Amino acid sequence: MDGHSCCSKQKVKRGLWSPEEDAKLNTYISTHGHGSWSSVPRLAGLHRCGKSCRLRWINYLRPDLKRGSFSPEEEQIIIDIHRIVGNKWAQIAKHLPGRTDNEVKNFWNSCIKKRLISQGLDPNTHNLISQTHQQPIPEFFSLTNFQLTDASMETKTPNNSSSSSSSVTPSGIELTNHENCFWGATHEPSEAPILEGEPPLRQEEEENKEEKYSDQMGDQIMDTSFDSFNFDLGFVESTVCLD
DNA sequence: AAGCAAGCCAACCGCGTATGA
DNA sequence: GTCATACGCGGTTGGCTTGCT
Repeated sequence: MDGHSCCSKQKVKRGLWSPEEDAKLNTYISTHGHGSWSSVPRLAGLHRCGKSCRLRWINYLRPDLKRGSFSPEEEQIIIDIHRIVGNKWAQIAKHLPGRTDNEVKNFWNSCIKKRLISQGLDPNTHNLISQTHQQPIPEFFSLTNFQLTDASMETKTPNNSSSSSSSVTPSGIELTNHENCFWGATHEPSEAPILEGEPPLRQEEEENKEEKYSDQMGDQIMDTSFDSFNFDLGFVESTVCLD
C-alpha cells in the first residue's frame, strides 16, 4: 500500500476525523462547494487527501443526511432493489433519500444479510438455499412473483419467445418465475407468518409503500400479484438505467 | 469487575471509468 | 489515439461499543 495517487506527495492524516477537521471541511464546502476534491484539502486547510474529504462529506457531513436506523420501509426497498441490481450500493442508495451507499452496504452486511440467511435464503440470489432450510414464506418478502437471474446484469438479446417460465425485458433483463424461489412461490397472504422481530407491514404502510414506488416509477402502481409484471419492468428500467 | 466475542460503523484501498491535455 | 489525473464505487479492514460469561 503506497497511499492514494492524489496525496502521495503530501503527508496526510488518516483515521478518524476530529471535530475541528469536520468543522473546517463543513465550512469550506458550505461556502465554496467542493469543486475539485483534490484541491479541497489544501483550500480548506486540511491535512487529508481529497478522497478522504469526499468520503467524509458524503458519508457524514452532508446536510441532507438522514441519521438513525433504517425504517422497515427502507429495508424493504433495499431488499427489493438488491434483488434486481445486486451489490450496487450506490444505485440502491439513490432510492433512499438521505442514505449513503456506505450506510446501505453496512446495513445490508450487518442486518439484512443475516436475516435472509436465517430465513434460508441466499443473500446473493434471494433464492432458497435448500429445501431443508425452507421456512414459511413471510409476506415481507413477497413483493413480486419474479426473480432476476444472475444473467440479468449481462448484455442479452431480448427474446420474447423464450420458455413460458421466463421473460426478458426490453432492456434485456431476464425474469424467471423460479419454483425454488421465494418470489415465485405462491401462498395465501392470510397464511403469511409473522417474522420474529419483523412485523409485517400494515395495510396502511403497504399503501404508503405503493405510493412511494409509484412516485418513483411514473405512476405505475406496484402490486403483489402476477399482473405486477409491468411494475417490475418499469422498476428495473428505472433502477438499472438510472443514469 | 474483568475478559472475551460479536456486532456495528467509519474509513481506507484498489479498481474501473470519465475527462481533459 | 494515448496518457495522466480525478472521481466514484464496491470490497475490506480496524477500532469502538455492547452484550455475555
